[in-house]
Amino acid sequence: MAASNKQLTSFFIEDILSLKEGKKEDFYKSESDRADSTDGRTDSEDVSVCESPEDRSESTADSAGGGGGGKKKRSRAAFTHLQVLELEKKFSRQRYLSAPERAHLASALHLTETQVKIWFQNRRYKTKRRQLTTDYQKPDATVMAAREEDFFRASLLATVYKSFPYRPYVYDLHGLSVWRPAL
DNA sequence: TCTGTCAAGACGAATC
DNA sequence: GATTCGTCTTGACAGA
Repeated sequence: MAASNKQLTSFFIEDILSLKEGKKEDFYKSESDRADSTDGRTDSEDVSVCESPEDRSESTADSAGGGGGGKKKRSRAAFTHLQVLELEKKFSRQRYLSAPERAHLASALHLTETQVKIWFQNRRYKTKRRQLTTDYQKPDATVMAAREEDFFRASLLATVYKSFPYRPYVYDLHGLSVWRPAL
């Protein structure tokens, strides 16, 4: 990765998810100025061009793979804000992607399907970890009760989930905190 | 230098 | 056997 090419600005997921249309256009505008990519579209399903992280991590990857022998140096792609934005938007509605959805998203974002898959995997784990740590940080009665209820719900969900093993895309978040079948 | 973040690697489990 | 999952670890990177 060519670190010198990275021009990062701080942002929060909440900011991304609560972007108003106007703000969003500004965001895309600045993003496109930077990455020379998008044209201010707003439909989240119509994901379009993004700068490929490979472009930015290529130097590292090249130096890694190109070298003679030895242990291959791992490259770490840094996704653009726009790519993260689209991934987060998708994740906020769907925690799991079907293969066609993943392929579509990957091509739209100029990422590999593996990268999209791994991103969702890491994202789910990250969410779970943060949930666990926040739960442990405030172990009061309500939280304990909530935990019991969560456990009960999880048991129910597990039962249902076993009916659809490895077909997670049948579940849709619908913008709620409750999982329900999308079919 | 230390620490946190995050993409990717590794591993085992489950399914078809 | 291929694929995807969850979980944990590793390695690169940035900021304090």
